[in-house]
Amino acid sequence: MDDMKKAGNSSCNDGVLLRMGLNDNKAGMQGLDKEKINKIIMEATKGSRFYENELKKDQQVNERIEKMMRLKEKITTQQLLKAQLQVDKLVIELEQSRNLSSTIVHIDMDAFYAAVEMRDNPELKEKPIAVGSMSMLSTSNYHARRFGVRAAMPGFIAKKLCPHLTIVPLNFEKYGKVSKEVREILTEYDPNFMPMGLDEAYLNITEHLEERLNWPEDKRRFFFNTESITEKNKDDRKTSAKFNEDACSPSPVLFEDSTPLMDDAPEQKHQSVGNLVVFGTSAEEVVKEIRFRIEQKTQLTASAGIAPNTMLAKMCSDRNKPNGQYRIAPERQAVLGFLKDLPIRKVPGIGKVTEKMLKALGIVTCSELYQQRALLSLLFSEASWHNFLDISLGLGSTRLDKDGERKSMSTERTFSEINTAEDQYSLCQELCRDLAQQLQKEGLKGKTVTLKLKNVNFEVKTRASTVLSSVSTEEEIFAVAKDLLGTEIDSVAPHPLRIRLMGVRVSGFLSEEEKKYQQKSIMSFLKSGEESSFLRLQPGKCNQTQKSEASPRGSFFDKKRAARQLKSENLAPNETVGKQLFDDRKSSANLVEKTKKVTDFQNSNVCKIFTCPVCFEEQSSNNLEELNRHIDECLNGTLVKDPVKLSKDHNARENTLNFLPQCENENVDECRKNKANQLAGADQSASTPDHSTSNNTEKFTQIIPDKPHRERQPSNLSDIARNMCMKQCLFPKRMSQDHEDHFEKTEHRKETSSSSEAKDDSVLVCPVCNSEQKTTSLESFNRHVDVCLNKGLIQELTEKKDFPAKTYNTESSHRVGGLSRGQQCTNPSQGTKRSGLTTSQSVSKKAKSSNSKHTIEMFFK
DNA sequence: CGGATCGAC
DNA sequence: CTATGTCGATCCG
Repeated sequence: MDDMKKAGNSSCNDGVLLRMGLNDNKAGMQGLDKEKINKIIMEATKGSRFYENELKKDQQVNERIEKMMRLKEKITTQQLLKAQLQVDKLVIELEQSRNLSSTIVHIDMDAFYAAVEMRDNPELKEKPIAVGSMSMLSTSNYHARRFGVRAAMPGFIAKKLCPHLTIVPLNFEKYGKVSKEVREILTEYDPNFMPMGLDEAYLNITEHLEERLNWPEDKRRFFFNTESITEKNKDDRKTSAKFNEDACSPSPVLFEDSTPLMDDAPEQKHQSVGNLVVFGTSAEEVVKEIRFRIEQKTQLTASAGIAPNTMLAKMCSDRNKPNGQYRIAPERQAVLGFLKDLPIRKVPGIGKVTEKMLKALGIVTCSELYQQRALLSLLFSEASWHNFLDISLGLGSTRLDKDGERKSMSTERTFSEINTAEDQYSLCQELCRDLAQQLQKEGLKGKTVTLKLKNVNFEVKTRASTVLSSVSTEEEIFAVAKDLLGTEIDSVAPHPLRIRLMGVRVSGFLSEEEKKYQQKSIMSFLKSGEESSFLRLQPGKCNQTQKSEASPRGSFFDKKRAARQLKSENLAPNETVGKQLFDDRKSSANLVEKTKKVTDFQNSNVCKIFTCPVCFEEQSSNNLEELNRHIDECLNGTLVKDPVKLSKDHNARENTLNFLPQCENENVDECRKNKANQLAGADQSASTPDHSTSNNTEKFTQIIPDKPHRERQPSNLSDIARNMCMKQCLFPKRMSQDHEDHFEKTEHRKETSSSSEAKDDSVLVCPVCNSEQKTTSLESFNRHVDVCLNKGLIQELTEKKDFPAKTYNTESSHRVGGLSRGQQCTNPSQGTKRSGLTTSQSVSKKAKSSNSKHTIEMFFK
């Protein structure tokens, strides 16, 4: 987010102060020099539990480095030469794939939160301020930075560095609004721009540049917005005038040392007359125009980078901040020139640890990174050194791929020590409640629950458990989380578990395809079964979950207080599961056992007796899987009466589940392998011969960030596989091979040629209604089949008229247009990084996961 | 799959 | 007193 994060660290050798960071102090300004800053930080830090843990982590990194160095010693010149050949082969390929045709822009608001706060409160303007709290700062203004006050620094230490520091609490709502205003501008230049948090964004202005050439001048003409300056801050706001006068001087209020950058090639230069500006048609002019408009609209300044790919653009925006911009021309030499002396730490994705490891190898700059490419290929994992190679060649993503579906959702909280099991369970439940709420907002259900704990010594642990049927409600999540927590409590018994943070995460979501076919109708059908004849719940027991949902919503700490008062009293019957625990505090194992029973009991009430909507036979079981299996079989047409037998009969199912489009009847694993190899492509095979040499040396892990610059495999195999898998699950017996082939083709066409809608209408027979369906796409056919299934089957049977409408969420979840995307992103931490896997790996991985999905569980989730 | 780690904002 | 929260990715066992 901020430009201050990486500044100044790289020259430091060792120690935890690395992360505290330093400033580049300007002579004469009030502020502190590096030494003083480090001294103050050290005094405030040393001896603390936090510091001890930092030392420990540092030691671990050192051990990693030592291990790496030992490996390095063993490498023979022979091996190195061989590696050099292999790597350089790849370099040639990469060089040929270099794509300089895109114009990517990275926009970065300057000291965003602090700037907003200063804008809205003029009293702060002359002062050093930081935004955050006494325990953690999010950002600081440039004035405060002179004192060493930086993002990610606790406020109390910042106060020691700068006693006059004003700490302003975070106000995300406000930042979100401002961010939206900025996005409204950005979307005009690239409707598919990619926001990264609230204060950054990437734009691909390639198209805009082309169109702009034909634009009349008045479309590039803007007015200085003098009217919006209120009486109150008129004196402070000289930016407009400044802008007019010397064409982009920094806003004096915020930055005294910023770099004016509105001076470029004269023929491109914008002209300004009176309160009018006209911007040119070059990339630089476009970006100036963007920055101008941002400042006019929000009174905030932004920095920007222009380059042929995202990695370079990001580094460019860092170059002249605050309130500046920089461009790398789309030429190989310009790129390499930029990188030559650039410290690797400036590269997005190279963090503190990687920097230190590389430094141990004598690598500090990007050109050194290139020089050592052979060595790196022997010391690091393939993904890592590929990434290093990309960096040192200046290769990066030339397009802004839409962020994929969310992979996980979590919530965590830091607090002062909590050490009683009672409080810990209660807190855990509260986290589960919060998480469940958010999950339901997005309609997500996941299979894996992860509990995160940080003890008072700042040691972090995570414990995960994945369950068969996906979870989304508070009760479901808590049922898993409390077991994990119980195990941890027991593991330190008889000592109390002393924690300062707890978090709960749900991951392993159903994919888009799975969700589409998850047959919500049957789900809601089951749920509303309380009023339906198909699902008879045992009398009087079915409201348990609702009751616990209706339990008090106060925060954990409120509840804790209340709970103490109630301690001697009997627990009210509508207490939550978590609270029932606290009756009995003999041992945590006991507690867990008890909750387990309660929840199991609840669960067991959900479907005691169930009439199958397909065969109308009553099924009595409290095992969802068995019921699923039964329904599945019914739909298959192979009606088997005895569900117990069915459960043994896995083989047939396995085959259908592992179905891959191209596989036909081959052995599935074999097929998968072939697929993977087929997709592996040249660079894979290029590196394989060397395996013998690199294999005996243990590779070091490394971080692979956002570098999917090699173009992705256009066809999305996994989606096809998943889709086929779904179809197989629903209609395995009636689906003819012809249909499968057709699906494959149509799906491929969809995937490979997104633009051309070449449609040879084909006729498919709906397996439900048996009518012929003319289809232009797989999707429309699927839709028909589903409608058929729901209408024809379920609706009729249940006499409920309103199911199908609910079932078909036709909303395509792929809307990405600027603002809608922006709104999704109000959360400052939308995922940003892409897979660092090579294409082949990523495809085969996805294919694998799509194969392992289990049956008609979907019906219930 | 689970756990630890890294990195970004 | 007082060292965040949320997410994605990788790697290893």
